[in-house]
Amino acid sequence: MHGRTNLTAMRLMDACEHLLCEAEALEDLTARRIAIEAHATPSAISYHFGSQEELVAAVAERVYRRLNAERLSLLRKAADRRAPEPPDLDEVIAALVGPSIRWSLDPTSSYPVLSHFTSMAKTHRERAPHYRRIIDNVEHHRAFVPHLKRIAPWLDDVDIGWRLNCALGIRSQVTRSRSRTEVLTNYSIDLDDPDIVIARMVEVIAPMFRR
Amino acid sequence: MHGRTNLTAMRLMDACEHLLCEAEALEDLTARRIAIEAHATPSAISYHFGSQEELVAAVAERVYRRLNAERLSLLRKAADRRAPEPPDLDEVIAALVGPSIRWSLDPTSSYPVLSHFTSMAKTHRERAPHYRRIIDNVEHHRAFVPHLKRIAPWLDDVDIGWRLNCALGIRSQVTRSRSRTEVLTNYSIDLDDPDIVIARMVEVIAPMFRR
DNA sequence: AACCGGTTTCGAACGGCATTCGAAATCCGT
DNA sequence: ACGGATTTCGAATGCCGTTCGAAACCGGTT
Repeated sequence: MHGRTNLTAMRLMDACEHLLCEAEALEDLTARRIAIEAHATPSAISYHFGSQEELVAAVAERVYRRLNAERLSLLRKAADRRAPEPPDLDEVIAALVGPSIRWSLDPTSSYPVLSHFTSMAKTHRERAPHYRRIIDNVEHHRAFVPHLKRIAPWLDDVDIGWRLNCALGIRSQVTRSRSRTEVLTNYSIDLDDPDIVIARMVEVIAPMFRR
Repeated sequence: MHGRTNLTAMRLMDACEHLLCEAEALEDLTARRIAIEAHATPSAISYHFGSQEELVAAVAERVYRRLNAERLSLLRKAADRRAPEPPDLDEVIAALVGPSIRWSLDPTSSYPVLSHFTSMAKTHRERAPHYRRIIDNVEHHRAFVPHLKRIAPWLDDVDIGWRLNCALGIRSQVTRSRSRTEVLTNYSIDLDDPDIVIARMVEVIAPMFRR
């Protein structure tokens, strides 16, 4: 009962993910549309997930897992390349922000799910625990701390965490407030080229970790 | 007809602003609740503003004007203090991010209006022009460019604009993703003290503008 | 005072939404 | 082939924002 390993539960998640990617606005996502695309009825959503919110949360968690895996894989690669020396700072920063940048520019990726999800968390009751649990999950970011500490040993854990958080803020601004970024930079940066964007981000984040 | 200088139109805006501040989630804001608080009926919203969206946009614009005025006043003060020398970098950064930080920590301020508004812009049709117009209005940020250019003359306009944008991203992260910030910094920074937070932000933003 | 066109307010609709719930249908171990 | 548990369905519920025609209100003119 209420299992999400069920076949139609899977189809509902896939349909929800697909609709979240296509939809330019969140109001385009309705229980009826999800149900139709999954060849089911709206009540199936309530039955398998409890509510539409929780279905979206389940989908977002799945996408987050994929993104985080990519991040951690890049971090490991950066660490291995220089071991036993500390990894290259630019490479670590690129591992942190690169996957998000690349996903946000790749029209076939599921990045819209994540941006829609975070704004959805503010639309609905914040007391809903399943939302905060996913958003506040920063364990994968914690993995960056020891490596950055080896690069900048004069910073303590709080300093590192603070700078990590700031780097994430910069990334969010670029991926989520694209038009603002365009205007402020006079449309002179090719924001469609992930490599250029990542290089620009390294340019401002790296100094935070230097003396 | 359809005037927003009307008395009940004013009361609707005040009620909407108040509800947006009290509401912990956006779904708590309904046309009927706004109407009741303003001693009017839901149809009055459509009549005076066209739709609930546009009412919220009008309220957000009003609040933005107040915040921007405070920012620009601080910038002018920083410039005047050192004139004709270039202003102090730390002071300029504090003028940029300080008002947002202080508002977000002041329970009597209308800051929630702004954070709710930006996530609302993503919930509704992005093609709605009155939303983008407000969010993408970065003229007041442009005022910072010439001052920062005097401080860091080796950076061109694009570099300055990019760094400005990054600074805004850091500010958003701190004001809007508080719980993430708390966890990443091990709860070791007093995020309720605006002076401490602003100093921490200056600490990471200032190096972007140094050689 | 009575009138009147323009402006504002109101209340009863309308369609759409997520969700609930009891009944039907399906599945699977016996 | 049966029977209990699981899953699907469809009608009903209560909210939502918005629309619309009628009522109320207003200030200036007879």
